[in-house]
Amino acid sequence: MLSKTCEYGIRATIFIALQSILGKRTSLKYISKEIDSPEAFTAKILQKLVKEKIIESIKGANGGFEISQPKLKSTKLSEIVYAIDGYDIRNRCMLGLPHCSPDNPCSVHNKYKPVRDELITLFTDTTIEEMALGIKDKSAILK
Amino acid sequence: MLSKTCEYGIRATIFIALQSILGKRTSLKYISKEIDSPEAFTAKILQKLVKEKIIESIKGANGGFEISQPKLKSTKLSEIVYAIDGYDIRNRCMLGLPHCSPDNPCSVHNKYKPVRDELITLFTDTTIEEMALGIKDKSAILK
DNA sequence: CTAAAATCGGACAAAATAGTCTTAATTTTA
DNA sequence: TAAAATTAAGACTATTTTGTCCGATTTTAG
Repeated sequence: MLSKTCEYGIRATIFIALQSILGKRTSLKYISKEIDSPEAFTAKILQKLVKEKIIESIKGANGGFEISQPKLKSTKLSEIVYAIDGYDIRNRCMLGLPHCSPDNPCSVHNKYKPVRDELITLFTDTTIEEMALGIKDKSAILK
Repeated sequence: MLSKTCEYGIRATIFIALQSILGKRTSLKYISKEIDSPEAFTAKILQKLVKEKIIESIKGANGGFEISQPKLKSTKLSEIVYAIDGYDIRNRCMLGLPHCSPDNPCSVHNKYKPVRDELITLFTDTTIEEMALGIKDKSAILK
């Protein structure tokens, strides 16, 4: 479904969001410990999320990663997914057919499309803040 | 979502089913041409499906692959998916958390689980015959 | 000013997935 | 019975994904 890169990216973003809600800036080392991900690999993913302006980085001692309050509320899960895994998931055929579409459906298109659409709705409806608050109030886990 | 191996496997099975409905046995060469897949790789996948008793193979000249009439109706898409990609998809967490469950949910579990359950229902409800008939009546494509 | 604490960027390495090739085994047909 | 047509099996290769390493850069604190 999602690449591991994307999974780590979402988990890292949720954790940075949580810390930002708590008024803290957090470091790569702490992030990868708290989301149980390889540190060097996570660094690469965070670089990408910084370039895509989903998170912010501050260099130097006392540096780290954070997310501004407005962005916590406005950024959707979909933005992380698309930034890392691309937009392909929105149209991808379950059987891998390159030209599958409503006009030219594969054998499962009509059953699969509604499920896929719900998934896209999930992505575009879910905010980073919402996911982080689940961690904050301990109703959800992150590793 | 599904591995390429699995996509090829499903497409090959649909094509073999179509030919079986038409009363024909079909060869690897023809299958891979008709579903637009690499021949040698497809051979490997078909071997697996034979071992799993989803399709039947007949060796020698005039040999090939076929599916019996009863199996066309009784075999579900889920059996192909599980044979090739395994059962993991049924419980897999969207964020890749190994212990994510209803009791221990990740930040998106409650939104994702219903979608995942629909997908599983799609798999277990869809028969091979049903998929092949879409090709037969030209309401669906296979490559 | 300098040392320490961080991120950044590019090259490299390992593992998983996708795909090929060659030879053997089996069956049909001329 | 020999040749041709076909699948089976295993070793090999290629590509993609996942992950590491190291040196450069930036910033803070002492």
